[in-house]
Amino acid sequence: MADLARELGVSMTTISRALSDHHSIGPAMKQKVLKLAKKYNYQPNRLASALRKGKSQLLGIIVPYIEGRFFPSVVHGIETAASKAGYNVIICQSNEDVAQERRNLEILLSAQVAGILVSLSRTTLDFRHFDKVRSRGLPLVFFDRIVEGDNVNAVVLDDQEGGCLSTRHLLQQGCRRIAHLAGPQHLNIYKNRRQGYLDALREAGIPVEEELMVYTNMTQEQGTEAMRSLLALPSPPDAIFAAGDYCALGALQEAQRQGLRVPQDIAISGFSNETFTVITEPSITTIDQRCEEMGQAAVRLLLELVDADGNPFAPRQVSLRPELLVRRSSVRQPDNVAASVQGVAADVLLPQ
Amino acid sequence: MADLARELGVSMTTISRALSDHHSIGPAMKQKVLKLAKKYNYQPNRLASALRKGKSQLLGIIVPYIEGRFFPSVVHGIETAASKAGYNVIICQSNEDVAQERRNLEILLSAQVAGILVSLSRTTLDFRHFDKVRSRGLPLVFFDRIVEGDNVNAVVLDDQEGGCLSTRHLLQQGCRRIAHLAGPQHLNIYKNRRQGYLDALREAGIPVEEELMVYTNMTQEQGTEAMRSLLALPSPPDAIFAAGDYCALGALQEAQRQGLRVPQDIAISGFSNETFTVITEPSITTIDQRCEEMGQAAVRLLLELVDADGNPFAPRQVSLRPELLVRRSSVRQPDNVAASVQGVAADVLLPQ
DNA sequence: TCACCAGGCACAATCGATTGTGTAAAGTAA
DNA sequence: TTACTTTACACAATCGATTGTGCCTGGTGA
Repeated sequence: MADLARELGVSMTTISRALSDHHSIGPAMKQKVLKLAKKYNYQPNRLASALRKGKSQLLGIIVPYIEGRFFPSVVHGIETAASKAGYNVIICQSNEDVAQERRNLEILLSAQVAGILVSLSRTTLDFRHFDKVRSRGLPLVFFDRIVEGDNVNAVVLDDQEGGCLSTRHLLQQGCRRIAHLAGPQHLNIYKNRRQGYLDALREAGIPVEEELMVYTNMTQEQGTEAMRSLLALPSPPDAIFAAGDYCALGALQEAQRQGLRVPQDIAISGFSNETFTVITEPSITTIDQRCEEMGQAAVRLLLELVDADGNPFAPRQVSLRPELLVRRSSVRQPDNVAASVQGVAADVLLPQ
Repeated sequence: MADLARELGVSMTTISRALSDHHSIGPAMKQKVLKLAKKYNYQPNRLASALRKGKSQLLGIIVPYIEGRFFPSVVHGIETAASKAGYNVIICQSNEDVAQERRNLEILLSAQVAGILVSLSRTTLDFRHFDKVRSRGLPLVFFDRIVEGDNVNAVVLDDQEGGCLSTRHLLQQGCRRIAHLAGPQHLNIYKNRRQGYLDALREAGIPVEEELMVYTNMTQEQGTEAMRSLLALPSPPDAIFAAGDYCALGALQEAQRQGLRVPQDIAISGFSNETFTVITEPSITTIDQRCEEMGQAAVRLLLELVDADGNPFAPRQVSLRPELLVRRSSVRQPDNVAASVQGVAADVLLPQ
């Protein structure tokens, strides 16, 4: 900047203001500065700028890890949205460890990020380390694994709706004895998926049968076992709604091992849209978690907070509508498919 | 810092030096400063520090995208290694677009990162934008998709070795007519995998038969087609080495459709260790690309450059040894498996 | 003609940490 | 005792950009 100022015979003030389009600089001067800046390929030092302004163009992300299908996709969405808005992201992994999560938080604070996006580690039970962020007035948005309550900003998938969509779809396919492979009920996502299942059954006037709900840890093996026990029932189910794709896969394989045709003899649907669900035979109907949209929504919310700048509005919880992906493992009545796939576009903005 | 200085009645110089363990500060004073810093939970402003020192604790990453299996795993490895060394990473996606790659590079430069890790976009044919990085004396390391030549720092997988390992394994299983589903030969990775295949055959004294090499674009569909044409040969192969897992999957499915038993009638191996290779029936033998190790190796190399600080050594190319993962799709002689899985541990450091 | 206003620009302080140089006090050797 | 090191700390400049305040000039209205 000093070079530009010298060459044009003006002060650095003028250069700075010309580049940031300040009103007190004449249009002629602005042009000259811009042209010279281009000629010298001037790159502002973001550090200096951020130091002075007290705010960088960086967003911090803390995720448990960057692997599997979910988190990378969310991060992809975040980076894309952030970059579009002129921000860059600095990424941290907590490795499911609170202590690491705390350390990451400190690091992001000392890096003077403009805002922080967090998906909690599994071992995070105490949330006080986030108070430090709030007290600094730094925007904070949780996604997927969030702090419960309505005094935080958060973006989640509507798992209950997902469970409901899935179950409704199976009902529309003519299934009446729909089993549910449930996950650990202390985890919200699985509790909500099960609730959606129950909602859909009630809606259809079908009584819930306890023997059709099997609790698993969502692994492929447990899916296999669960299927085995279900098929051994006096009156086995004609459909399975699994709260996870791996579990659904195990169930599918076991059904086929026992000589059942899927979906004719038993329909199957999963949850999460894992990559492999499109390559199995038959492909598995599942629920897409809209990972990228989640990332984008989180950034959008965060940047609103950033722009509000010290005058934060009431915390918001955004709930994304899941998308039902109908594949061959569940289609028994092709004509009814269209009806199942309605209304998957708009996001819901819950009140408060 | 000013607060600490005031409270202790010393200058900020002393505080700064005490915290960075400078020799000109007495041990007594250091203790006092450290204690007070802890008490007030002092967090240094990394921006200010970086501005003054001209170097931040940030590493920049540019990848084509953060999805699929490969890049997220590498990023995972990078973040882990960087964080262990006290660095944080700021991540950018080029979306396979040179222009975006160039923009990302500028951003990282203006963010004053300590070094940059790059995996090239597919559309990058001109590498001049990287000269700017070099001319600033900023450490630069390529990984996976690299600039060819021995005047750059790079970390790659030894694809040729991978092809060789795979083919050798099939030979050890007693296969003699091994077909190869090759990828686009203008891409180095596929060219090298094919070369490894040829090497292993030559090594075993088995003549190469052109009709056993099928060129595909590595999709599942083309794997299926390729298998169909191979099985229609007068003398069909007894094994398939596919240069990619999706392609191998297509081949596997077609073989099974035609009533062949895998691996008894035909053995199959793939490449990349995609997630689905463990859940197919049978599971698919493949080559692991050591994504995390690649990230770690890249960081290690980059940090060496950073520490060398202006006295860069001769550029280095690190070549990672691929790992053969023997699964059921290829095991015909269980006794021979052990022999196939040897020597997968050490990385190779090529000269120069 | 005089006062007032707005436009256009420069001065200098500032963000928070780092570092070369300067300078006392204390310790050592001759 | 004198001279010379060490040790321990302070001063002040510095990194590069931003910004409140102030000054000057040309223009407008009375």
